[in-house]
Order: sequence, then structure tokens, then C-alpha cells
Amino acid sequence: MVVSRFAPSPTGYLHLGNARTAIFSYLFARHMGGKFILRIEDTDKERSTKEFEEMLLEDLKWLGLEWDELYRQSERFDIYREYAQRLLESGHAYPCFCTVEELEEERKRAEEKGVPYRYSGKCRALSKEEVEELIRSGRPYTIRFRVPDGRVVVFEDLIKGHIAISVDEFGDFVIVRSDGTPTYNFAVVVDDALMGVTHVIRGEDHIPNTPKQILIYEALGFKVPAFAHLPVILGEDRSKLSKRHGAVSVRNYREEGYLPEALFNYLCLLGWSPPEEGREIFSKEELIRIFRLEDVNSSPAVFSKEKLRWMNGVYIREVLSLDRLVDEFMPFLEEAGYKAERDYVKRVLERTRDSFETLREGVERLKPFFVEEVKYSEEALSVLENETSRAVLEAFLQKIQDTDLSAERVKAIAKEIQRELNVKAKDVWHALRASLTGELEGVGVDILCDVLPKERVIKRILRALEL
RNA sequence: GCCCCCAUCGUCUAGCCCGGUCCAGGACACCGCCCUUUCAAGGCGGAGAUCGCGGGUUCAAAUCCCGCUGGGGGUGCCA
Repeated sequence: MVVSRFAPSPTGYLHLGNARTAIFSYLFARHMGGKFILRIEDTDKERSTKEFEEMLLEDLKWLGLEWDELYRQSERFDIYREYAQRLLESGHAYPCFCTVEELEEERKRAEEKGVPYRYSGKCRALSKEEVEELIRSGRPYTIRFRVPDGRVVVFEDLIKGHIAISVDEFGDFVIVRSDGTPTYNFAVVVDDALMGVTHVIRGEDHIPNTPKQILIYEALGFKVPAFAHLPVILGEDRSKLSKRHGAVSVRNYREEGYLPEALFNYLCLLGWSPPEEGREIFSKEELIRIFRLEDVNSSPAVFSKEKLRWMNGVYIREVLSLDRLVDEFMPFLEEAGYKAERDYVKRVLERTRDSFETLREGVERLKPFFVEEVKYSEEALSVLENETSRAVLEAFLQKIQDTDLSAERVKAIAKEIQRELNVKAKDVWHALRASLTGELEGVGVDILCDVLPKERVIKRILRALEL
């Protein structure tokens, strides 16, 4: 059975790049009818926090990713210790007593000479007696993996193809820190092997780590899994997408009023394109059905907020059911300080969902449906000041006395007024709009009249007339 | 510096494996027109890529080969 995983470290909010990695890994597992594992990589006690972990799980769930198993590396230290011991015993690893300062010195010297830095292997040659003596004396030590000389590690990446990296690129590397915790490269291998991961799908920044990991797999006698390295996501300036590019976490987008389905869908289109040309909107179920790792691009992609916005708009106006849309919209309304019955909101959105692209933007645009009293803009005030407008509003009040305010009826009335007062259509609508919304642009006035309770329409016009 | 990855409209991409149907197709953004009470949305149309550059191979190259350049990533007792 296919097993894939997503292995984030809880050191911040879920980043868009990681989110896409998670999505691809998830899609692959589901497509293959396999298992999807979530593993929290919290071996770095300095930077990992429980709060970030909770946020991570929340964001992942919000995106619609569900996992079959969940692990935390911080709860598996005994396991890593055991496997480190095995490597020590088999001679694949050895204790290293070099201090951080000494290593720093080595590194600096290498840099000065302009040669690539590699650990000198100073502690490699320590005799058994020397090691025992040093340990007894209480000297802190790390455990290093003994890298075989001259080996070229080769693997077939499912996305990048054939990759060969010489171990000359790196020296013996640390697998257990002096505080006894495992490093990333070591914990990852032990976990992936023990959890039965068959496909390691992750960002391409991990390519240089892969040979180190393959070496560990082999030393431990584990089966080496298949690797798939996804290209990174870039910002507008073509550097790796990061905080300085603005909103880069899933949470940012959630708070700005983007829908999980839209973000999911959009992220899929970065670096992957569906076999069916010409279509871009896909449900999660469809994506699971058609997603194939082989179709993933090997070149990095620039994230486009513009296109995400557009796609979010598509989801708002035509993909989501009205009820789902209302569910998503309500919290944004409340947060903006408006109170409204769900049923009323539903009637509003039914008529207006095609006019905004994010929920936040929707709240802003639909304010006239929810505010008690409108605020007039400069332009609106000047429209309301002129005689024609007053005449229009008075006529309108007169005509709506004994009628309902359906959009059709309002349009008919507007025409009547236009004819009777001999003014332009624009004058009629401008006056109505200014009095009812306080602005000169925005939602359709006919729809507003239709949905807004009649007494509130009258109240607003009366108030405008009193100016 | 060294190692690795990448290279089609501004952006995401199709096509590349199996050369001709591609004077390169779609989407976002942009421009124009239509619809219209405004702003959006929608409809229609337009502009936009000598397929990074230079050499080959071939009757024929975006597609195959070589070199170069550019961009990105890595180079930790971070992940």
C-alpha cells in the first residue's frame, strides 16, 4: 500500500508553500487509495511550540486535508536513541567530541581558503579506549554518521528525474545532538521507515538532504522509499516566497476572506496542470481522481494573488452552495460588527454573490444591507443637495406608499419618475443610491430596495430629505 | 566558492518523452466594445511569447544533442 506523509515543523503558521506540499502529498495518497500521515517534526525544542502545532492542525483541517495517522517526533525520542545505538554498534556512526567553537573555527578556515567546508573527521579515528575515557569524563558529544568515502548516491526522483550526488559534498554529519535529541536527517529516516512511508513528497530544498538520508536507510537496513521533490513557490520578485512578500500563510488568507476550496484549488494549479485542458475549477474529489505526480512541473512557480482572488470569486458566485456561502459569510459579518438574521443574509447573498471576490470585500460592499444608518460620502452629499434629487426622492416616497418593493416594481417606479419629472435615468438612480447607500457606486439599488425592509428604505430617504 | 535544480506571453500553464497538424493553445492580469442606475459581475473582441542565448543533427526543432547565460535552492549540533 502507498503511504505518503506531510511533516511540518511547528515553528510558525502554515506557509502556502508547505500547504501545497501537503496538498500534493495528500492527493497522491488518496489517488492511490493509500494512507496519508501527518507527522509533527518538533525535535528542535528552541523553535517548536504547542501553539503553532495547534494552529497547524487547524489550518490543515480548514483546508480540507484529513490524515489517517498523527505522530509527534518529540514523543519518539526513545526510538531514535535505540536506532542511534544500533548505528554506533555497527560502526556506521561514532561519537564526536568537537565543540561548536572548534567546528566554527574549521568552517572559517575553509572559507578563507576558499575550499568547500566539510567536517574534518577528527573524532573518526578515536580509539575505543579514548572514547570511553572522554565519555566518562563527562565531555558532551554528538553522534556523527560515518560517510563512506567516494560514494556517489543515485536516485530517481519522481519529479526531477535522475539525480546523482557525490558524498564528497558533505562530511560526516551529526545525527544526534549533544543534548541527545536527533537531527532532522536522522529522525526523518527512522520515522519514514518505521511508519512504512513509500513515497517521500516534499519541497525541493530537501534534495541535498536526500543522499544523506539514503545512506542512513542503507546503514539501518531499511528499504529506501521513492522520492518526489516539488519545485518551490516564488514571490513576484522570483525569490522564494517568504514573509517579506506579504501574506504567505494559510491563516492570512483565511482571515482575508478566502475560501478553503478556492485556496486548495488554486494551490494545485501552481506547478501542476490537469490533463483536461481548458478547465481550472475542480472539486477536491475530482482532484483526487485526476492528480498524478508525473504531471507535476519541475520548474518553480510564481504565486499570483490576483489569480487566487479571481478563483475565490468564482467559488463565491458559482461553485459554493448558497448555504455554504452564508455559513462562511456570517462570521465575517459579525466580526465587522453587524448583526443580521441568517435568513436575511441568505436573501442578500442570493442576489449579490456575483459582485465580490473575497468575503471581507463582500462585507464592505454589502454594508448598505446591514448598517442602521448610512454614512454619506462627499459626492453623495452633493447629489442629495440638488433640487432634482429632492424631487426624485419625494416622488419615490409618494409612489411606494401602497406597493411592495420588488426589484421589478422599483425599476418601474424609477421609470415613471424619470418620465414625470423629465429627468435622466441617471438622476433618479443617483438620488436613490445616495440616500440609500451613502455612496455613488456599489450594489444595485433595485436589489437593495427588494431585500431591505420597506420601513428602513423609507427611513433612509426621509433622513436624506432632512439634510 | 562548491554542489544541485530550473528555463514557452507580465504571471500560471498546454505542447516537449513519440521532431512536421504550433507563423505556439488556454487561464489570470491588461485594453476595447456590448449589457447597464453606478461599481463589479457577465458577453464579445484585441494586444501580448523571434519557445533564455549560441551552435549542431535533420528536408523540417519549442520539441533531439552540446555549450553558454540567467534565475532559484542547498552548503548547520534548523527543518
